[in-house]
Amino acid sequence: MGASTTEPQSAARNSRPVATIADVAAQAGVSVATVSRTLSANYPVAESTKSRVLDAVEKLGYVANAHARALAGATTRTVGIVIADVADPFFGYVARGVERQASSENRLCLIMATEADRDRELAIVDLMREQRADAVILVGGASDHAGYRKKMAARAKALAENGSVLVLCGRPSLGEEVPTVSVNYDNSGGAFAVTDYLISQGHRKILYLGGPANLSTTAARFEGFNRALQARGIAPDPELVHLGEFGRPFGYQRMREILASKTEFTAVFGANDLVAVGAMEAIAEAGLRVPEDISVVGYDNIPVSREVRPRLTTVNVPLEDLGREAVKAALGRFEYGSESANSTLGTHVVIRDSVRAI
Amino acid sequence: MGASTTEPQSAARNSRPVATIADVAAQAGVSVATVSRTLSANYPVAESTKSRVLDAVEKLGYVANAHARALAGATTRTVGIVIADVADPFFGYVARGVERQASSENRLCLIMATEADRDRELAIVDLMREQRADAVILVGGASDHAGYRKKMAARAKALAENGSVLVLCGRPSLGEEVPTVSVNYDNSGGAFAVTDYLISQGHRKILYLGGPANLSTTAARFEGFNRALQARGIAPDPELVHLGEFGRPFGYQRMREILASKTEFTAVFGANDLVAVGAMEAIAEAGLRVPEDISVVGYDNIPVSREVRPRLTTVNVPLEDLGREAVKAALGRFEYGSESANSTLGTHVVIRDSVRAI
DNA sequence: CTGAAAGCGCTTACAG
DNA sequence: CTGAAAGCGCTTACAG
Repeated sequence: MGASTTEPQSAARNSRPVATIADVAAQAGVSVATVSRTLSANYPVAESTKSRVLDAVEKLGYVANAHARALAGATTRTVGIVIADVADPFFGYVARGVERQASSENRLCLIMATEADRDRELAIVDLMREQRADAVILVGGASDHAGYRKKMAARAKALAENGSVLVLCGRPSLGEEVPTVSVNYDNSGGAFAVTDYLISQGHRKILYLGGPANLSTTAARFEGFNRALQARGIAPDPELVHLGEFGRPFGYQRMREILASKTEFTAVFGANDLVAVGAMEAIAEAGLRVPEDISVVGYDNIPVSREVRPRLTTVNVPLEDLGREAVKAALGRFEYGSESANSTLGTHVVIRDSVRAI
Repeated sequence: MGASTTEPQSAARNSRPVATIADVAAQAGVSVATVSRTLSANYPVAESTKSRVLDAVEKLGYVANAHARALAGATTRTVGIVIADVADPFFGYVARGVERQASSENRLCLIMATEADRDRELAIVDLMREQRADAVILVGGASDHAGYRKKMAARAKALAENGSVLVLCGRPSLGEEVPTVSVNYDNSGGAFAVTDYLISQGHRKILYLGGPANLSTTAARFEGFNRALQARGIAPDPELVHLGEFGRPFGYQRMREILASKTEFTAVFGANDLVAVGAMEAIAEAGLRVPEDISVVGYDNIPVSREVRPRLTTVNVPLEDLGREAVKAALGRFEYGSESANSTLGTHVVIRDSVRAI
């Protein structure tokens, strides 16, 4: 006890019980080169030698030091994923896809949450660069801040020069000349489709609710929304646009205010499912019914959209596939700018019970 | 194009544009030792020197190679978290706590999903051992398989000898002599409390639904359930026990079968919220009402329990805190077996609308 | 098929 | 306050 508290941490960390490749070599009576080769299985080794090495490994409980291995030139077998929040279903499902694909390619995942903070995002990319991740995957909407874009572009270049790659998953390109790989989903198309569906059901006064201004996701969805309005000859009404945040609390609160304000509308387009569900709650509290009095649609098709009553009509985003494709694209052979390096997955409307024809 | 496809991958990975500490030193006109010192900020360096180094770093876009740093003896500043599924809210919230605490202690998270597979779990721990993670946190229920326990205990020892630590978060100890840190929640106590609540509302025939046999979480919850029955003098009825899985589909399917079988009961204890919600859906489909005809409780208090109608009465588990505490305990100074190395967070019943007195 | 040795990019005593 | 040098634990040409 006394001893352990007086020892400096570094000494504790470096205590020598850890078996190294040299220990294994000694135990097996071979050179370290031979141990390395039998473990890497990338070079012929005699069967008898191999089994002696493996026995030694087993006996010593040896696992290679990934850092030494990485330093010596091997790949790190690591992919980084940066998301806004681990507990948010949108990111959770994308992360699941990344994790599953990475692990099927025998890689470990590094994960960090930005908490939707631009500077944190930049700092996290640097941390992953330090770790020499084979790829760094940026998930979800991006800030449209110019200084931020420039800084991220610089990191993309550094990563590329390093033999790694920055993957943009569900966010816009950083520019033609910036070496990145993109895996997107048809964000604006989904918004167009669900808005058009609302219009086809007779809705003309549609509230657009939620999503941070200055976020690429908001821009794309709002663009699709407006495009649908325009295609049907409906004039956009600024009074009906309420950007803000992506959470359920925002949807609930803002909807309460709007309901109190007596703004006229027959349907609400929630910028994501969480916002839509929050809005539904406010609507119910106000003594109104969905869809009889007000129709509501969401976006993302996360599980909650199936759980709520009435079940929410929404736009499906292939979240898990997005994650899988991101690592496939990042790790596959490709040329920057080539087709295979940039793909866009489809979205589609999932019709459930929250919209009524009027 | 042609060139890049003929180059071997390793050459691409090791292309030299990456600035090293030597490049920075040259650029700044100082020794590598000085660069290291100013970057680590753990040693006096003249202001003027420092700024020259920092300029060089900026100019070259230098970030230290984490592997070289780790190899040279510094800590890896990395914590590993192993969960069953990233997209499962239970694990998502614990992971959020881990991620937040780790990042506030300036550490990166390694994350991998076991898909509830024992052997995968063991393999993942080895991968994290290779990475020399400062701590490896095992989240959620553990298998009660004896061979598995032995293997995991061996890894705990190896980790400890390495200056790292295995953290058991929401799962039982591996034995007195096995060096681990535990952060638990009062699993059995929560089950006792919510069962007792059901009984206090007049329920006597309570169905226990879901959760894999052979999983520590199931064992703890079922034990609390039985203890509550016993405390009130209610004989346990094997007919009313339906173990199985943790997902919503299981809750739905099995409840359908049970409803069709005409088993008699007035309440159901869902082994977790997902199971409870699935059961509620089957009940509704059968034309029965919750709580008028059947009362239902869940466990975990994940968001869906608030989303469903009626809102689900459940047991709160401090998921995010569990994650935070796990990294605090792992990274704090402690002696194995000491109090601070082993804590248990409280659980409590959250009463909502899914239980009726009879 | 096997070994000796260089080198990966850092950190940290050891000397000034 | 600064530098030269050893060493961390691997992998990989280079020689047999």
